[in-house]
Parts: sequence; structure tokens; C-alpha cells
Amino acid sequence: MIVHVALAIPVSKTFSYAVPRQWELFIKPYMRVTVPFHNRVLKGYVVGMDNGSDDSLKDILGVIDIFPLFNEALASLSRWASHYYAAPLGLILKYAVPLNLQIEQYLVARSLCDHTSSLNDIPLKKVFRTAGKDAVLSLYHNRELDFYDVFTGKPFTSLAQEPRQSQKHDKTLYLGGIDDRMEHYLMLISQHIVHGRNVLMLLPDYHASGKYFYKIISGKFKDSVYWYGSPGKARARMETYFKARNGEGLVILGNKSAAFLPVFNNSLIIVERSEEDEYRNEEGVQFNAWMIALKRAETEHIPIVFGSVTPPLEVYKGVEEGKFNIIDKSLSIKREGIRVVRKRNLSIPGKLPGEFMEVVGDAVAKHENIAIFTPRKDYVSQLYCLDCKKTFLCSFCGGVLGYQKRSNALICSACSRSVNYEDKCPRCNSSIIRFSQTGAEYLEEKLKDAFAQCRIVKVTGETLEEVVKGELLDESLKPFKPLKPFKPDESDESFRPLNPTIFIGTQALSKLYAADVKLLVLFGWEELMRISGYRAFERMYQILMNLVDALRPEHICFFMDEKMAVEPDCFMDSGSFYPDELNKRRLAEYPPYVRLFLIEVEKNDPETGQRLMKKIQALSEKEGFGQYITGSLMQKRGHRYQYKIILKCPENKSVSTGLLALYNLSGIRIEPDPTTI
DNA sequence: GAAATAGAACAT
DNA sequence: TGTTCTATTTCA
Repeated sequence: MIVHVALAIPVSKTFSYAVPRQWELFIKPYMRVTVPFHNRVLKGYVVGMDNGSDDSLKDILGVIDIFPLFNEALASLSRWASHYYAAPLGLILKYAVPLNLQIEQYLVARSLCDHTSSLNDIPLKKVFRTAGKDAVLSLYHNRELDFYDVFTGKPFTSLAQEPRQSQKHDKTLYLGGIDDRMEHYLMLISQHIVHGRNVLMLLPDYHASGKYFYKIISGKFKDSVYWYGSPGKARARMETYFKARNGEGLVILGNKSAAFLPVFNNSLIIVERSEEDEYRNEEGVQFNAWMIALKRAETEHIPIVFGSVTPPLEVYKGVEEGKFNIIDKSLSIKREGIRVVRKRNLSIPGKLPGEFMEVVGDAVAKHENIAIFTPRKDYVSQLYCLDCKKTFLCSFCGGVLGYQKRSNALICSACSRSVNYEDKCPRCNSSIIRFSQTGAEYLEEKLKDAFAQCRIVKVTGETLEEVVKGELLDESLKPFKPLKPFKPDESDESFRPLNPTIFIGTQALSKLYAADVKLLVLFGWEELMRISGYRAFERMYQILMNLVDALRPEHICFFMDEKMAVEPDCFMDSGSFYPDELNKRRLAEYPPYVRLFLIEVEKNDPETGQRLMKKIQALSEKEGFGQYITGSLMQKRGHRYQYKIILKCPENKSVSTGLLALYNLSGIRIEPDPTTI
């Protein structure tokens, strides 16, 4: 017998192995096996089987699973993702079933006949040790032994029920603010779980949105809500894993990893704020969890609901094309609460503008909490030597260096390597250096000086966990009012602080649902125009609306550089923003009307790079997607040479199949749906 | 992804 | 002709 094994390596083909007699009866598709590969031992997934034999093939070394850990539905979803993201199947399957998942730690044996009764209630791991794995395979195969998990007490089964055809599969966009969304979600959840069905809900993150939603949903549906994928908590993760298979009337919450989680008896998928960056997997295959969820709802024939104030353009396009239903409770910003101030050189350190101090000072005087948005998290993100007229660049990769004051380090924006800052230009030793592009750390420093009576909280991706843990949730979701540092007497419970909190932060501010903010200041929001490539308008709209969604300010004040002619007015009307932006994308042939793939090659020698580029071009002609290629662009990055090709292709073409063939040439990186173009 | 191998540049 | 470094191929 021959098995075809998908390995978690960047090679698109599968590898075939012979199965020794002893395992022929037991081995099944979608089990994990260990195989010899280049003098090493690798774990892989059986994705196909043949009855023939071939003496030239090597034998598999072992069978890891006693039963398949995924079924045809999950396999076909993974195959789809493999094509859609032009990634080898083994690399995708790793997200569905981790290669190092040791399921036997959570299973206990149950005897099904007399002569196995001594194994009853023995942990599977111990049974493996005492009886041997081959014996266990045989006992299970002959229905003499079964296994049940320690969390639900029910037998493990790898087969989900057939999708209920009575269920109506439809896609819905719920366009509305956080309170309306939450109410809608709770209503939907209760409709589904009351019939004993399960609901899968994807959330943008664990620490902020995750905990906020967990608290509210589990408050309403006690003991029925589970989080999947809590970092560092393997046991809790596995509890959710088994509950999702065997439980009834449960809500399974999760972020990226939950996109592939088998939830049996699942009858609804909810995706909250699908536009958030966190749905995109940053390492390995860069899949988008909400896209996987969308495909999954189609194949499982269950409804899916996307809720947000600013859904991704792909989703809104679905509405325009009649593929999505829409429930429109869209948020509008009152124009009378808005003020726009334009200043010269806003992003260069120095004295903060008088109007800025006034606006903040007024709110402080009224004891109102303030949120100040800035597009950058560190002190400044650009340093420029006035002697040699050069911007500070990373010596490893050539990226732009920024400055982080608290660590006194220069940090590369591209590769995030850091070096100690010496207060002089590394090139010419001059100490006449101009800082520009100020960020959250800079504003924090200046405002701490000016408003010493206030508590200043910096809210970035890195600090969000701490901010939320300390204040937002343990205070039973009360508005943000603790101000502990200024409490004069710890024992005085009746103390009501008067001094407001000033939150300074990046996009992460839009996760502070429980912060009681009256004034929102956007300091340099218009700079996203330059930072965000073709998605600039979309990003600006999303950030603005999501800040308003979470913080619910009464007043909004924009401080903008006078050179950047951006009118916030254009972003206030969701009724026209989406059709306009979609029209622009359609005319310019950009996503969501086409797919983009970035193909990257990095070599020491420019000649070698060029040679590989030629090969890619030749292969793309042969595979039939040559006409969609633009490039290649060469860039010197430190001492290395980087080549880039952009592939812009129609969504319906099977270009990905051809892209998978590129894995035959090694040393190239394919990035699907790049966001930095 | 990483070991094996082919290739290039340099020293003996 | 050996040594060492780098690019390329191949793995079942």
C-alpha cells in the first residue's frame, strides 16, 4: 500500500511512501505519520492512498494517530486555502491540526469487551506505554477499545455529522455600532444555542475585544462560552477543542486559529470587525481568518454574519453584488461636534501647538477623559542627519530607523532589529540630527509635563493587554474611571477621582470599548494617506470609524499638517464612502476586484537575483499567468539585493495552481494579498 | 526547510 | 588539486 504525504515544507508536491504490512489495516487518510526525509524524520499528513506497491519507495516510520484528526470537510477547506493562498497543503494543514498535537494526553481508554477491561479508564498515554501503540491500533480497529476525552467524557470521533440541509446558508453584513452589534449577536446566539446547536465566533484579538466579548457573552450564557487558543494555556485550549466536538449549545470564541477548528453541530459563524489586521496570520502562510470562515460557512452550509462599522471592501462588494444581505444601522458622526485645525510641521518635535494644548486643557478642566490618536507608537519614526543629508537607515536591511526613547534605541521599521542610539549620525558622526514623525511616546512625554495632575495611559499594541487587564474588565465593565495613582487614601472607598485620564495611542485605542471618553483628538491621522499605499482611504476610514465606535466621543478634533489636503468630511458618510471607494478600486483594477501576489527574491549578488527572476518569468509564461506580471523591481537592502514582482490577476483565474509550481524553484517568497503596495 | 551536491573562487 | 564559501537542487 502507498500513502501520499503532505509535509509542512515549502514544496507543493506530496511525497509517496510504502506502508509496512503491520499498519496496512489501520492507516487511513488524514492521519498523521512520521516519514524518513533526507536523513531526517518528519511528521506529515496522509492526504491520499493507493493500493499498489512500489519497491523504490521508502517505508513510513510510524503512525502518529490511531484515528484521523480531521475529516473530508476540513480537508477540502484546507485544499481550497492551499490554492487561494498559493501555499503547499502541508503548511495549511499545520494550522488545522498542529503536527505536535499530542491528543493522547487528553484521552482515556474505555473497554468494549471482556479482555480489554483491565485498560478501562487508563489514560491513553499510559496504554501506549504498557500495551504498545500497534496493539492499541489493532484493538481500536477491532472495536475492542474506545477512547473518550477527559473534558466531556464522550468518545472521540473524527466524523462530524452531515451539514443540516434544512439550515439556510446566507451571508449577512450587520453594519452598526458596538451596542447594536452586541445586541444582535446575543439575539442570534440565543436563537441557535437554545436548539442545542453551537456557534463559532471570531474576534480580532484575545486581550481587548476578546475579553470584552467573553465577559458579556458568558455573562448572558453562563458556562456555555469557551475561548479557543488562549496563549500559553494548552489545557484550556484542548478543553475548548473537545467541547467544540462534543458539546451542545455552546459559543466558541477565538481568533485566527479558530478558523480551522472543527466545531460539530455548528449552525452559525459570527465574525466581529473582520477588517482588523489581527485576522491576518503574520507568520507562515498569511491567510485571513475571516476569509477562511466565509468559505467554511459556504461548504458547511450554515449562515455567517459579519458585524462592523467599517467592514472590509470585499464584504461590502458582496452586498453590492447581492451576495450578502445587509442590516444597516450605520453609525453617523455628527458634524457639529467636529473641529479641524491645520498646522505647519505638526510631526516635527518642538512645542505642541497652542490650540492643541487649549483643546486638551479645556477637556481636562471639565474633568473629561480624552483619547489622542497618533499613527505611530514610538518617540519619532524618522531621524535625518543635517550634515550628510541622509535619513538614518538600518544597516542590515536598509529600512527606515525610528527612535524609541524608553529604550534609547533605534528600531528598524522593516526588520524590527534595534541598536543603541549614540546621539550622533552613524555615517558622519555629526550630532546635528533632525527628528521628525512624532509618535505616541513623544506625546506622552509632552502631556505628562503639561498635565501632571492627569493620568496618562499609553495604548499601543504592546501595552493594550496591560491597560485592559488592569482597568477595563476587572471593574465589571464600568466606564473607565479608576485613576488609582491619585487616590489619597486606599481605605476610602467613597473617594471619587476628579482628574481625567488621557489615553494616547495608535489604532489599539479603538479596542477600549469601556473607556468613557468625551473628546477624541486625531493628531496626524492624515499621514495614513502616505503610509497605507493603495488602501490609504480605506484605512483612514476604518481607523476613524472604529475609534468612534469604541470610544463614543462627543467631540472630535483633527490636528492636521497643512500640507496634507485631506478633508475629514469625505469620511463621515458611510452611504457614499463604500460605493465611491469601490468604484475607484474597480477603475484602477485593485482589490477587491483583482488579487495581488507579491513575489520576492533576496540574494547577495544582483546577477543571481536576476537569473532567478528570469526563471520565474519563464515559468509564469508556461503556467499561463505571465500576462499579469509587473516588475521586476530591484532594491538594494543593506548588502543584499531584493527583487520584487507584483502579480495582479483576476479573481476567477486559476493562477494559484501555477503559483504553486513556483515552489519548484526555491529561495522565493510569495505573499498573497500584500497590504503595503 | 535543510541536507546534499554542484559550482566558483582562491590558495597551495 | 585541495579548501572554502555560495548557489542550486532534491528530498519519496
